Amino acid sequence: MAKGDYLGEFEQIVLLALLRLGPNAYGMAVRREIEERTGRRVSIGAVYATLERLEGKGYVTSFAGEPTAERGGRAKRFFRLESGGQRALRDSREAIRKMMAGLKTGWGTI
Amino acid sequence: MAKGDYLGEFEQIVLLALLRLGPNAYGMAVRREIEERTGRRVSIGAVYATLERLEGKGYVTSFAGEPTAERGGRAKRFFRLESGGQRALRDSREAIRKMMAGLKTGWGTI
DNA sequence: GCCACGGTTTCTACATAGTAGAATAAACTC
DNA sequence: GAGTTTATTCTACTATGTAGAAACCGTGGC
Repeated sequence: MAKGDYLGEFEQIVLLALLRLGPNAYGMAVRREIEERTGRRVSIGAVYATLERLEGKGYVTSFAGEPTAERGGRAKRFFRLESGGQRALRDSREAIRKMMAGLKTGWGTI
Repeated sequence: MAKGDYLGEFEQIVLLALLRLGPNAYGMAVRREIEERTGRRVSIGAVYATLERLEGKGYVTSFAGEPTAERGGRAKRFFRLESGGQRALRDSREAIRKMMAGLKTGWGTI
């Protein structure tokens, strides 16, 4: 969380997925969201490993979903993006933004 | 270079530095550029390691500068961003862009 | 020639992040 | 309780990121 603690590329993507999914963010959904949005194939192991590392840093928290799942299957483990995570994400985005500032169109706008 | 080969965060930053510096891109300058732009401290080892890995992937090429340095110091080794590198950079940026698309302002614009 | 100096690159060593896929778990239905 | 479905954990490994000391190679002065 300290200033200067930057996120990896995939960590950023995962955090953005949490941001998008809000209260419905759990492992499988995060994976699906990323795959659908980016077209990039993602292994489930990659998602959980990343989510857990982010939790270790305090950027996200997790809690067990209701054990009463209507239609079979194991209970979900939901993840929530914490404020420190939002900050880390913003800082990381910012670094790239600064590096792109002023570049000729095609780069600058992204 | 194959589709699906994504860049790490720092790799992206380094490539952006090359883009900015153009023909004047050599190790120390890349470092300086990143530090000045982002405010983030960067070790010289990190820069060269990254540059060399990028070269290994064919994303950048390097060549020795003129041995006739006017004011002392070892000759420079210049780096050039190749088209494959530009493409990889664009693809990586794109993934993030897609993940941010439609997020409420403050996120969406970055 | 030798030495100190300054800008630059290389080397060494380790920490953190990314990846895949098999194994396991926990709920449901019959 | 066997089979099916949805989900998470585990294991093993590769790739990226990071720091700082060491080595290089020009210069200029003595």
